[in-house]
Amino acid sequence: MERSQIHRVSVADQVASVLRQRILKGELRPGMPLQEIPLAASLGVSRNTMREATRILSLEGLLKRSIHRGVAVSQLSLQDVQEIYHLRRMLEIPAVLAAKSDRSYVLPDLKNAFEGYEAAVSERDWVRAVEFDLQFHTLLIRFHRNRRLESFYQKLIGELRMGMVLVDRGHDDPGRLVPVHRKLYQLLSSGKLKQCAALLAQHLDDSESRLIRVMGDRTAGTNGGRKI
Amino acid sequence: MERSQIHRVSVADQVASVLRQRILKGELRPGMPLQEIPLAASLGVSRNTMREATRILSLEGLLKRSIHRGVAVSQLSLQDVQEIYHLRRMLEIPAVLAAKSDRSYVLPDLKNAFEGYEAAVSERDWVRAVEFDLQFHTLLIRFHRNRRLESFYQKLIGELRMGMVLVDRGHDDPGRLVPVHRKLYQLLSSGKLKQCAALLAQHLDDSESRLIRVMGDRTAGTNGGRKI
DNA sequence: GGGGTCTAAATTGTTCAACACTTGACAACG
DNA sequence: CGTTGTCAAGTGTTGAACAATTTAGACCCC
Repeated sequence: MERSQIHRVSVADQVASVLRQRILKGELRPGMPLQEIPLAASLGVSRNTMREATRILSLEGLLKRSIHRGVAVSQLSLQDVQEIYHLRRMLEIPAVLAAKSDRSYVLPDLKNAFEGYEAAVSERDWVRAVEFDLQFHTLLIRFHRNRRLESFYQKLIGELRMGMVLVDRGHDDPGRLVPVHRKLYQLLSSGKLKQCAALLAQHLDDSESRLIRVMGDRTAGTNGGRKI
Repeated sequence: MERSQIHRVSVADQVASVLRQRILKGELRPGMPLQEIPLAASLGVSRNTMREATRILSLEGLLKRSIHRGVAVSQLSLQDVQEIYHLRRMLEIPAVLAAKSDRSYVLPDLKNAFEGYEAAVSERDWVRAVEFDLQFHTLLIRFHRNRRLESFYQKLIGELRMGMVLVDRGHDDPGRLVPVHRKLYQLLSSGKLKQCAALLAQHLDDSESRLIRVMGDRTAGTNGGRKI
């Protein structure tokens, strides 16, 4: 982790990164309200800087801003999840099918992602497992060779991850999904794109219905504060 | 233009809107640097509020932020244009093909868009023509019935529009494209989706190559200030 | 007791003034 | 002619203040 360009980031961006991590790791739960003054103080920055940071995250969809009521961690509705999975299908499957040439560029990263996933699962580290899971899918998008699409997809995945961290503990065993990523990788690297796309479609369907099922179970009751 | 909810918008958002309009209308040209203090003063807001506004626009891609060097209106490169058109094809064509049912919801708006376009063209009002042109295509995306996709697309179109406004005056006659939108509408409303998609694909190719050609002509020379 | 209005505290929205830090340009210097 | 030092201009960040709004509770009436 060499910081090639020293400190070339504004404090506001750094604060946004810290909060982003906390949200995606589940430390800050969906629905939880964030108060400017204590939060800014706890990170040792001014209120204005904190406002810039929350501005960034609200435009990313991770925080929700209500005027004069403050910001709160966003909460995915069922409709949101369906919307996001609709997009995932729309974007990931053509990505795989577009992986005709020069796969070599992405394949090593993919291999690394699903291996990391399997390792995390075997250690029961669900947060890290979700991280690698979604990283695998994000890498698939890279086949489109389109930076704007990548960053959009990353934003989507961020929103989804927020909803997934709540799911991870208990309930369901993400481990049973282990072989899928490996299989996808094998099909991809051997050029069986059609089969890979089909398996991916099924995998996404599974993933969506699993998430929706778990979300349905815990309707309310876990919102960490007043509603916003 | 009734303001249904009175003033329920933060000043920073309003400032962002004003600047967005100015950029999309071409008043603020790509490459032009924006200085916080004079700009904030000219709009009668504080520097911090202006900073929040520029934060918003830079995350939308309309402004580019370089640390300690200020913000400038973004400048589309050839690669950017290709990237955006790649996405347009990827998103608009499936949108048309997905328009099997309940088209009635979008059709009136589409009609309105291409009629407005034709009217603007006949009045030689190119800015407004570009506006209606892109609105037509944005409406197509609505067939996907996906809010996130719509907002992403709108962002893309915003970037493109910035590059297009420079093109509008002189050079080429956008008027010759008039019948295309009408034709697309007719094919769509009569359910000939395949034909519509084919025409759309061709239309996008035309549009892209036309934009790229014009951009190639005016390489540099028109950047409104120092490079950033 | 239930329901409505009013007051006051808390929190956000916005402004202002100051200072630290970086950049870019210019001049002095070798 | 290139290097280095200096300096003004502009951004990044802070802290304190005030305005605007929401929220909760006190109060009152029926």
